[in-house]
Amino acid sequence: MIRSNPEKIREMLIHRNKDTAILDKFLEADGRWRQLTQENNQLRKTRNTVSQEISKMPKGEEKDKKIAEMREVGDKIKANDDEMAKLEEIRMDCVLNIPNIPADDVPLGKDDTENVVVYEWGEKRKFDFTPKDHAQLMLDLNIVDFERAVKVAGSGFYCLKGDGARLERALISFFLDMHKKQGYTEVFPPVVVNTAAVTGTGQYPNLKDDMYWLERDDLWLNPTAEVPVTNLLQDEILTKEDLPLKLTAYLPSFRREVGKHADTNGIIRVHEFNKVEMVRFVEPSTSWQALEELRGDAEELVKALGLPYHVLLLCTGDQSFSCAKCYDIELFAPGSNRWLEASSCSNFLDFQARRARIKYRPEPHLKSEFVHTLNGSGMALPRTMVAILENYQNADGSVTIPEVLRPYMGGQEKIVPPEKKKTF
RNA sequence: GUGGAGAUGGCCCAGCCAGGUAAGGCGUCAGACUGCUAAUCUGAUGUCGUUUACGACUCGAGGGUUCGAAUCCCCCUCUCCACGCCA
Repeated sequence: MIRSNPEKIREMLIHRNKDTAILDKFLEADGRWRQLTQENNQLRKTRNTVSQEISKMPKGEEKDKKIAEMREVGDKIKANDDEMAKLEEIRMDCVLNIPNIPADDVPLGKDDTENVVVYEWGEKRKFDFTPKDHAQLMLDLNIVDFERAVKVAGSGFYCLKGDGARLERALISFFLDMHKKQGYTEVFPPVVVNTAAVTGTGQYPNLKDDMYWLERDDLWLNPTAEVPVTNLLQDEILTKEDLPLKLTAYLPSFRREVGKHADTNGIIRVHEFNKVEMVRFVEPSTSWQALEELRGDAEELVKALGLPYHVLLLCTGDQSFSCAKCYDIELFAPGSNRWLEASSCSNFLDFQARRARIKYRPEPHLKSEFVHTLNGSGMALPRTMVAILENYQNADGSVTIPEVLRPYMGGQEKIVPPEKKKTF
């Protein structure tokens, strides 16, 4: 891919504000590598044939001479192999740091100010009282505890309690049930993943500083369920009948969020949050349609919750490393008068499939091909909760529970503030 | 964690002791034949490269010995069994 169309990659790197030197470095290493591969193939051919001859030769000068010759050939092969190993290292280092190519219909742009709103839904609510922001609401409702979470884990972590914890659980169940109706199979994968997995989906190496690493065991805390779920299929060759394969998972996600200063108030940006994720493995020809479906699946959830939102098509400069095209769903939070990113739906084409070696066979006996992978959040919990609380708040300080969630909360219709201050 | 046994093509399994072209079976596909969706026979059925004909690679991963390694040596990973620990 890089080899066959280097100019396209160069163009892409420029659009993503990346240095193109990495490409030239790759091409140089790759060229030499291929040259050595050819050379070694020839040498091995010689060695294979001559070794066979040697086995049939009688003992004597002639045989000793051949053996000596082959010893030299062997040394040469080994020398080439050593050089190739070094080249391979350079090559992989380059490849792993070259991002995916944005799709043709992705708008050019340098940062998030140039994303394009492609869809809007719902009315921004008009209040006849001054709406609170979520942090204030949660404290007043006694459904969150920041200080005690800090005691246990440190800043950037929080503890839900009472109806807050129940609302969280209700949302998770609601999302998973909706995804089941949408045809996804629920999985509950490990929360801890290895380096091969984070490499397979493209978080490693470029996002490694934003992930928690367990040094002693060389494992990572799940940064997004996309990682364990997609990598479940690592190194597999699927059949055509397996596709499209649609999986969903609820899983905690962990982000170190180093160097990010905004949003220290409340639960907008935290180190650990719950998320329900959708992952699709599809035939390449269907992946663009699958992206629209995936986005629709996520939107269906927000509509059911009655939350005003809009959909952004991310521009080239704001896209993540691995994706070819990405929609963000942002929920409107009236208490703080801002949009909150609560879902990202991306098509990775074969970018992840190549790294994780996920293939399928279009027909029995045909050559296997890489699948296309996609994923989308449906949804990230904290920001969904923020939107619910701020949109559904009432003048008396209570919050109405969206109807679709009530069955998950024993029919409860409202979360009301405690009459007096309570310890817990 | 300790001891033992293992890992071979889509699946099963031989070869390893004693180094010299990875055997056989199942499944799948194609063809042949037969009066039908069966049987039988023949062929195909790992990856990569390129000049489409060949070549290279491939026996859990990586090293080593050797003219030559599935086979010998080192090291690592994973699986199974037993014991230990444990929600």
